[in-house]
Amino acid sequence: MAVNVSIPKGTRDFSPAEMIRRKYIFQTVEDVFRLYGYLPIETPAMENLSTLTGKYGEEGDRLIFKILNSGNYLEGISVEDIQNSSTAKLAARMCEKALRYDLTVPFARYVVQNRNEIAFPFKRYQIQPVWRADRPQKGRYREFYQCDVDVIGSNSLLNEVELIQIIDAVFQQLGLNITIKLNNRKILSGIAEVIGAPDKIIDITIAIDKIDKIGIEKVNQELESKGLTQAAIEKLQPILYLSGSNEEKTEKISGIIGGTDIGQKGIAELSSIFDFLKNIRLKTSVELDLTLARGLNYYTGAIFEVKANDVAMGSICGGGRYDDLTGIFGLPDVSGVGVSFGADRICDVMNELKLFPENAEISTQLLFTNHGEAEMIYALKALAEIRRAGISSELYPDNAKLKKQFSYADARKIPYVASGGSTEMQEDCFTLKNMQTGAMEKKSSQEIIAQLKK
RNA sequence: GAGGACGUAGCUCAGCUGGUUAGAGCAUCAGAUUGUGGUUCUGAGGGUCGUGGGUUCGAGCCCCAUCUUCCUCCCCA
Repeated sequence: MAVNVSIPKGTRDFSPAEMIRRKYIFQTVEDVFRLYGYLPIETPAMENLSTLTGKYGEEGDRLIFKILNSGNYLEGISVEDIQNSSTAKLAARMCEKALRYDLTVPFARYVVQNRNEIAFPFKRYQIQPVWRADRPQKGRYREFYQCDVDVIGSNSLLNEVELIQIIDAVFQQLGLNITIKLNNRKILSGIAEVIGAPDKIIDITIAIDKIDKIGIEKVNQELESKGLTQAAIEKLQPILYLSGSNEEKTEKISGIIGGTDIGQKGIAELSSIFDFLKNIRLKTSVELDLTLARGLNYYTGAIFEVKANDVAMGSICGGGRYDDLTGIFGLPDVSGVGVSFGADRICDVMNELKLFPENAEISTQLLFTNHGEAEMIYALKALAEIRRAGISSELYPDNAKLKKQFSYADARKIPYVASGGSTEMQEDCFTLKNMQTGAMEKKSSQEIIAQLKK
C-alpha cells in the first residue's frame, strides 16, 4: 500500500455528505442574494500581487499566498539583493501573482476595469474560495469560501439597511440565532480625534476591540504601550464603559465626540440606519457595539459583524462601507458597501448545533438490482421510463450477489429497490421493496412511478 | 510570528515501572443463507507504532530533532 498521501495544511476534502450540507448553505445564501436583486460575478483565483498588497494592513500582507514566477524566478536577483532586501521586497520581485485574500478587493479591481459596462449602482454577489497563509485552528482554514454581497456606486444608507435585511433573512432561513453588531469607523475616528491622537486610530480600535477578551486593564496597558498619553487613555474610559440601548449609547457618545466633524457624521449615519430599521421587521437584534473595530484598512463608514449566539466561534459574517477602494485603482469617488458570509464557519456552527436535516444526503430514490444480461436490458427500459418521470434512480452495474446489492442500497440509504428476474419478466413487472418497512409488492413500472411520485 | 497538546490497522482508541510474535471495537471482504439489506454467528485480510537519530542486552513506551494535526495568542470568514 501506501505512499503517504495528504493535502496541504489548512485545506480540506469534502465528502458527498459534507458537500450536500455545504451546497445547502450556498443555495440558501444565493437565493436570498437573488431575491434582493444582486447578480453573480466571478474573478480569477489569482490576482497580480500588486493588486492585493497594501489593502489589508501589515498583518494581512503577510498572510497573502504568493505564487512563484514560472521559469527562472531568481532572474536578476543578486546575492546582495538576498542579503540586503526585506523578504517582502524579494517576494515582490519573484512573485508577480498571488492567490486572492478576499473578494472585496478583486471586486473593486473588477469595477474599475469594467466601469464602462457597469450600470451603477452595481449590485453583485460572489461566492468563491479565498486563501490565507494563516495558522489553522478552530474555525480557521487556509482555504475557505466567502459569500460576498456588495453594492457599489451609491452613498445611500439604504444599502446598509438592505444588507442588514439580507443578513437577517439568510440566518433566519438557516435557523441560526445570531447577533448583528454595528459600528462606524467615523465614530472611531471621532474618538481618536477627541482624545488627541488621530494618528493612532488603528491602534486604538484594535485595542478596544479586545475589551471583551482581555478586559479593560489589559486594553489600557496595550494603549499605553502604543504610545498613548495617560490623559488620552483617561478620556477614552467612558467610551469603553458605554452601555444601555442603542439610542442611549448614541446619545452618550454624541455628547463626547459630537464636537468633531467626523464624529458627528458618524453619529448621523448610525442614527439614520437605526431609524430605517425601526420600520422594518427583523428577527435579529442589531446592536451598537463601539468596541467593534475590524482590522481591514479600507473601511470608512459602517462596519458590521455577525456572531452566532449559541456557539463559540469567530465572526461568521462581516463587512462594511469603503469609500475609496476603487480610488486606489484609479476610479475615485465611488463608494461601496458589502458583507461577506463565511460559509465554512457557518457550516461548522450548524454542525455543532445539529441544524442540518438528517436525510439531506438521500439522492437516489430507487435502485434496480442486477440479475444478468437479459434482466439488465429489461431493467434498463424501465429505468429510462422512471427517470423520464423525474425520479432519480439507478441500476446496480454488476451481476453481484443480491446480498451485496441490497447492502449497497442500505448503505446509500436508497428507500426503494426494484428487482426484475425471470419471474417478473414473464409478468411484465418488478418486485418493489420498501427498504424501511421491508414490504415487497409486485408492480409495473407505471405503478412504481405512481408510488414514488407521492 | 509566540506558546501548548497529540500522532499505534481505513476510523475511534487500548497497550502496565522499557521485556516473547503489538491488541479491541467499528468498517471491509468471505461464509452460515445459490432471488432479498439493516439483527445474529464464524472466519479472513489489513501495522516499517508519523519520520530521522540516540540511550539500552532489549524501545510503541525514555531522550533529541523534525513533520503533521488540534488548541491558545496575534489577526480574521
